[in-house]
Amino acid sequence: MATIYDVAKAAGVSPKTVSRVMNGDGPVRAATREAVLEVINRLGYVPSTAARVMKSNKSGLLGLITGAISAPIDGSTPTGLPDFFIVQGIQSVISRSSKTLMIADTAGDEERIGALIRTFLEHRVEGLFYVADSHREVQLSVPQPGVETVLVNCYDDLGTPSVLPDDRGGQRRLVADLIAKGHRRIALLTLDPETDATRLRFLGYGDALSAAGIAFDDELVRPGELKGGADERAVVREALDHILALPEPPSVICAGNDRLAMIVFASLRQRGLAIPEDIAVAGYDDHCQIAESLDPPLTTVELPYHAMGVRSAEWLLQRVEEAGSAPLRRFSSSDWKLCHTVSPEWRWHSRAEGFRLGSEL
Amino acid sequence: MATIYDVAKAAGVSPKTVSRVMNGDGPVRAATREAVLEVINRLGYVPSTAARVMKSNKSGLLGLITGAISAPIDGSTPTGLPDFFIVQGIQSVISRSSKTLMIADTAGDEERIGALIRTFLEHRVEGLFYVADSHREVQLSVPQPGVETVLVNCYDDLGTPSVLPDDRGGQRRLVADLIAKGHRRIALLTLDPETDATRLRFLGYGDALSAAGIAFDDELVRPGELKGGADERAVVREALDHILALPEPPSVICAGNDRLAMIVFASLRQRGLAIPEDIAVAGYDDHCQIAESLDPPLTTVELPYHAMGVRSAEWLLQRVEEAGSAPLRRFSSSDWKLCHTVSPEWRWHSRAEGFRLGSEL
DNA sequence: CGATGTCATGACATCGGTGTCATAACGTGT
DNA sequence: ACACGTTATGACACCGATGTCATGACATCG
Repeated sequence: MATIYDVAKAAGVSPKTVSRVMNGDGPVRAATREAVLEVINRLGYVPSTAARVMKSNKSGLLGLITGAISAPIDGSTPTGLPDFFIVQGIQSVISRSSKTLMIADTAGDEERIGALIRTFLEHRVEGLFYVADSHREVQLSVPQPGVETVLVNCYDDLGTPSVLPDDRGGQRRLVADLIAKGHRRIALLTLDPETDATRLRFLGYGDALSAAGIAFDDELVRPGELKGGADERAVVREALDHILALPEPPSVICAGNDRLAMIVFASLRQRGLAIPEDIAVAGYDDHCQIAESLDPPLTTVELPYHAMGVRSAEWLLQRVEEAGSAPLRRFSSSDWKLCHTVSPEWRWHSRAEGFRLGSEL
Repeated sequence: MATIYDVAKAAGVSPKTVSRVMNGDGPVRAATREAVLEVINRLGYVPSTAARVMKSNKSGLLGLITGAISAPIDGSTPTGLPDFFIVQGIQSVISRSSKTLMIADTAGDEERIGALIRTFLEHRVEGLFYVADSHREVQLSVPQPGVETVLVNCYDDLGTPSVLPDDRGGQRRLVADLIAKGHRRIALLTLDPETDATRLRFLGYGDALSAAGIAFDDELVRPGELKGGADERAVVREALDHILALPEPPSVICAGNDRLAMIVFASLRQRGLAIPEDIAVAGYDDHCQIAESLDPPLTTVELPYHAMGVRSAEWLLQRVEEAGSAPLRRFSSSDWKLCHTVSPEWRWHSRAEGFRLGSEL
């Protein structure tokens, strides 16, 4: 591949002049410029990032670590699209900037993260995203100052900047809405008990109940998913067995997420129950494909994953640029709360053939 | 960030010795090695790829261009998961190799491809994947020798190596199977008439009919998708209106893909038709989420997208390594047929509750 | 006309590793 | 004691681009 020296020699000028033509720095006579450009085109010269990085010590790279690329998209695993939507949001912002995004996938193996970070450091990335598949605490070993980092959909105990969804608020608003529609007995099928998403959604559920003066009944709260990855359909079936056998059964079931809601749909129908006439179902997360293809369409909460990605990317870009211009100015985590919480948005699937909001609940 | 010189000075050795410790080249006394390693850990030294690339002229990078990351996953667009599965396949192979995969997304804008290739060249990628969202011809401007390229799910007229799915064979086998099950009037809803996928699947449909001695009836073949991106539901409705009003209506409808099949399901049900009792439906492509969540589960053809990704990656890796060892040996496209065709696999959704193959057709 | 300023260009050093070659230290056989 | 092989290490150049400084050619002004 042609170098700047090849171009210089062929054009009969010095390498520095070629550099000036490429970058538009110093003054170059029009005739010289054209001659150089002609040679550049003829030789197909493309400057080497490596050499540029060595001189400037700025790589123009941002690293992103995720499991979203390798994760099955088909809903066959507990984790789903959230991280993917986040990656899309990040991607959309970065692609409009002058930086290049390097995506590294863990391929489902968290052990790999160390090696990926190492590779990124070798490439001298200026910033780093870590996107988790579910809202939870993580422990990342990024002892490298000089690499701005943002945790997305997760956080650590070191005060690393992070962007989180408002799981609690979303569940609260969903349940409050159900209450407003007249429901009093509201069941909750929870997700993996280890994750914060589960804990926060449970709290939001409680918030809405107590705000409406409805007594909390722990018989109505059952796990819809166990951490071992046990057969979900069986777990859901068991939970429904319990809930439906209660002396005062619920009028609506809140599933921990849309995938769970889909299983609930199937399981209820198998029992001969009509949805929403006999019992209503609500979801969480916007797995659009699920929510739209179910019949009736599912009421769900759309967590703003794409927006979280966008916000993380804008934030990181800003910090990388600041770091570039004022290299020594650093924020300690006590300077300000280095955490954005992004509020959920409602998504009412009230599309098609006059389907009316509330008619399914 | 610490450099090899910092380490050398702190350890009281020459940079070259540090290099030897890092790479295990020449002999180093055990005591010296340990002293150097201690300093490396203490300073958090990470070698710079940029410097290494400059010296060796090998970046260890492979570039991948796709629209799969930015494309909506939710089935709201004509293109779907094929490219995503391919990317996963490629990713899985590369992550086990010593190369680093850089993924660049077109963000839906084909114009961007030139710029992305340019960026890759600046990074001196050793190989390049281009993954298309549907089987079709493309026109890529990669006039750079020295960068091994593989087109996946597409091809060009320059003989660039490419990996393609056997769309025709898949449709032929699907239709042959329907015939074996007793169907004689088989309708086909085609995709965007511009793509090769559509043309090849149509040919496969014809292959199966003529092999069984069934006369082709063009009344049974209708577009289920128009290239303008018109409202699909309306297009499908119109096609069904036509097909169902025929004097001799079909006993089964082959939808161009699973998404279309989903719309067909909804549209047939709206007409009060029972599936599969009144009329059967088959899909194409394995959008697992759709195929599994439909009731009854959909019979469909799984194109081997993941396998195509795997094969492309292994192929490219091999060629990159060959190019490295024997830099001047090059194949011209006439040397051998630089095209792999990967055959489809059947995927019968016969899971759960004793659903039996064929019972829905 | 000479001093000064601007424009156009080149020489050279530098960034951080590593390949090549030189060299020093040490042991071994005769 | 000397030639010789092996081991351990360093000096130095180089990869490709660019920042710094120098220089030569002109134009402008007093």
